[in-house]
Amino acid sequence: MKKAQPPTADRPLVPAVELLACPLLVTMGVLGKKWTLLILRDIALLKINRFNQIRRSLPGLTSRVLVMRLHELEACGLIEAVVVKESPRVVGWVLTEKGKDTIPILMSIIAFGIKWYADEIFEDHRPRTMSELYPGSGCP
Amino acid sequence: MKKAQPPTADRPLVPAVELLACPLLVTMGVLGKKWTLLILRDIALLKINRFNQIRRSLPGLTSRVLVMRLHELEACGLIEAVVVKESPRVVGWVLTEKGKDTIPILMSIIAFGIKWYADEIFEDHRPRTMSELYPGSGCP
DNA sequence: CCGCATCCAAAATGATACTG
DNA sequence: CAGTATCATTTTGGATGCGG
Repeated sequence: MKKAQPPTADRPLVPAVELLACPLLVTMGVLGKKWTLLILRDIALLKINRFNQIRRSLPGLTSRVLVMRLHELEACGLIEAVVVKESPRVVGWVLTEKGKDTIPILMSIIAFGIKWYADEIFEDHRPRTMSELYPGSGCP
Repeated sequence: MKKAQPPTADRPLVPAVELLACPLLVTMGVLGKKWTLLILRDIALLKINRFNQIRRSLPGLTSRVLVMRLHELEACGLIEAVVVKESPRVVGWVLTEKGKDTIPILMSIIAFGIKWYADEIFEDHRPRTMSELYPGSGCP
């Protein structure tokens, strides 16, 4: 019987099932482009879901790239457009079920950031944990 | 007294402490470039830690970009070079403590991939959970 | 104002060859 | 084996404009 391995042991993490492709490689093909995860942050966590609101929330992101990313995310089934008003057309972007499953990814990145980049993030420069930063939000 | 919010409620996730910068934005500045997370996958999970091994494991990644990424990761304190042999110089790349803290990020991305891209990843096209794929590895 | 297209410049990445 | 050097290609940034 095999012993369980601690995650950082000095040997590779071997899957129990053969992989045709690397899950990380495949997923990064979808989420790995510049701005993608930050746009998802807006929609998923900040509830900023309109075109120009997203653009304003992310200095440096241009209309051109934002249109591309939104349509890529839509094509991948992570977000969908909800028509708020016709003529002039105004749409709000919301997460699909698949899109909601990216939230743990966003959270794990935030958890890393507040631990290691506290200096840039918090006025008191003190690292924090997710449950400190978001108490009562269901974090572990 | 405030009620705890489910993570996907229709309102923004508000931090308990004011943020000078967005943790996601800051972290993506380090991890957000093309190939970075895949290189970390090699070092952190597959224990592929030598220059040409990494390059061979990631078709499309060139020497040029790999050198840049390794030195960026080193400069950010995520990895460090262990000299295996001098002249010709051979180094192995290993995670620092900070680098080890990116493993949950890698894992959350893998978890997303094996759920939503099972078609490309598994021969039987069946989505899986982390504990199915890596039983006895300490996954929830 | 809103979502988005167009044009051009700049930056990032890819291909190939080469070096100690 | 671990990188450099050079050049081609792709991706992104910045400005502007346009129909609704």
